[in-house]
Amino acid sequence: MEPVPPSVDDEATKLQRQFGDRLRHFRTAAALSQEEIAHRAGLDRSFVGQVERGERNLSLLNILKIADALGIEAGRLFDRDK
Amino acid sequence: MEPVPPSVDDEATKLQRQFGDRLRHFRTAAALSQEEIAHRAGLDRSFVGQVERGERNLSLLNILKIADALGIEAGRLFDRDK
DNA sequence: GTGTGACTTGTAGTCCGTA
DNA sequence: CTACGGACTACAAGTCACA
Repeated sequence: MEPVPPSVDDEATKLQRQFGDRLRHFRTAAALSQEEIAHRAGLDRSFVGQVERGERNLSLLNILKIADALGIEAGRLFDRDK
Repeated sequence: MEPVPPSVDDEATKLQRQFGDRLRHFRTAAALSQEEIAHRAGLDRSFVGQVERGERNLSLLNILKIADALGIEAGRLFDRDK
């Protein structure tokens, strides 16, 4: 039987989820709420939540804002091992 | 005289330019053309050029595609020291 | 404090051309 | 090969109400 190849769309959301997972990892490690991060980054609370859940393909500038809010290097949000 | 505070927009494009500079650094180091990167990443040739020049606020998925095309970890595009 | 869906507006990203 | 522009379409940004 053919193992169904994952669609590009699934691949895309998978990558977004990976990013969201790392964000959540660093946020909870810093003991901060989504609201707090959103406020520090100047973003909407629900937007941050959506990013964490991998529902958003956010842009470079917002990645940098969020990294700032977390107090970490942006590159760390791309580390394979948290 | 008031030293004119840099507008948020200038700050934004400054960050985009930093990213573009790193992209160009890695691309030339790999001896690849913008066209080649664009092709590998499945993006438009002119779009890659615009990103390198800091004219575009590209999204997470395209950052990952470009890092892939360069054969590097996405996080390296955020390193302070190239 | 978070998840979710829906919605409008701005811009990301494409495609075509010129130099 | 790269910069730059115009015109377009797809989709991210940003916000909200409600669970």
